[in-house]
Amino acid sequence: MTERPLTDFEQVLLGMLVDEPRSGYDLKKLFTATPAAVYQPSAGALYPALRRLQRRGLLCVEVTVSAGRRGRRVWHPTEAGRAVHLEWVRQPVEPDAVASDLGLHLMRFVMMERQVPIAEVRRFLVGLIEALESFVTGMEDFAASAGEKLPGRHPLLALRHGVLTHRASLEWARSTLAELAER
Amino acid sequence: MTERPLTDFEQVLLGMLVDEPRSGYDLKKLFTATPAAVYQPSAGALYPALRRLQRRGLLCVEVTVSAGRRGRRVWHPTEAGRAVHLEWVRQPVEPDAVASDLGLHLMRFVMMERQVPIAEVRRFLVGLIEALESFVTGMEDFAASAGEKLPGRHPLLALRHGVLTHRASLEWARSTLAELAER
DNA sequence: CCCCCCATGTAACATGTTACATGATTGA
DNA sequence: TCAATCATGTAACATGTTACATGGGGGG
Repeated sequence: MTERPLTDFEQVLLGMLVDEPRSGYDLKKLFTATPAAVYQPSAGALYPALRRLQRRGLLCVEVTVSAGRRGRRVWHPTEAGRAVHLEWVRQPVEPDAVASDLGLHLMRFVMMERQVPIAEVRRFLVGLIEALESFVTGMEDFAASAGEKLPGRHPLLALRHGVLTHRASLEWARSTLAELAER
Repeated sequence: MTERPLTDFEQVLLGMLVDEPRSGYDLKKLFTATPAAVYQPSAGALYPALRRLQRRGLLCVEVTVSAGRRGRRVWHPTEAGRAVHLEWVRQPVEPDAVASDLGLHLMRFVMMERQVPIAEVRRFLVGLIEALESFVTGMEDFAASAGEKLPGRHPLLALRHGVLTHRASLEWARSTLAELAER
């Protein structure tokens, strides 16, 4: 049984700790504070995940005992942890899974800023643009061909929603690439 | 221990069967065939979920034994199943969870077409519009106030992505409401 | 002959959710 | 004194994933 790959959640946690060492409680607050906080990990998900990362040798703990207070456990990435995180951040965009991975890609984009050279960020955006283009044209083709055969009008309207939002993502990626190229 | 509410997945399955009775295999293919098929349920998720719905009295099976073939099990909704589904479809939009529930809302919108009068569909869209408006302005306020204090430029750029895509959802909801009002 | 499609399902395993538990400090 | 916040964690339970099992029929 070879080591299974890290969960998305584990990768995100690891990334947040590479960015800056924090306690479990800090991480929880960060999730809460983030606008559009789509995911709110429970204690029962967070603490075990940190232990798993520790068992793999990707994190280590610094126990801070300050006066009276219950000890804070501040988690730091190890060298191996940094390496695993860097590899994750650098993964190319999988065209077939762009739609479901969009949220993750955005997180990776944020974490890239400090981890990889700007030329590679641009390459990432190019990959994202290409993937979104083919996804969107695929949806439009489907709408054009199968659209009329769908029962009722709502299915086609819902499809339109997908096209519009992914077009918006695409426009974002294009303008972001332009902005990053300008400097 | 009172009956726990149905999972989103269970609700979607139930809805697909209210729309039309199908076998587990049919359901699986439907998920695969749908463009933007973000979710691909495994057999290990699908078949047990159908059994759970059966145990609750929301589904019943029709065993079709056609020549030679392995018997198909076609699932039908019961009266209770239809009622539970209708209640789900009719639920108002929860403004605080509008971002994470968007996909579900779209599914509900599609299923509404045959289940509820058009006046109620319009009310649903109005609720969705209001929720998205406040969500988007909330994000914009956050970007305006906290935006400058964020470390680096990528976090603000990512925030912009959220604003753009949710604005696109909002525009979709508005134009869809207009289209439904025109008749 | 082999492989893929139809069509169902189970078993092992990991994970997430909810709810609870602990215990100190700060503010009303 | 009561409640909330800090800060960690566990236990029961349900669910999902992966991989495997079964077995007939049709096409290359």
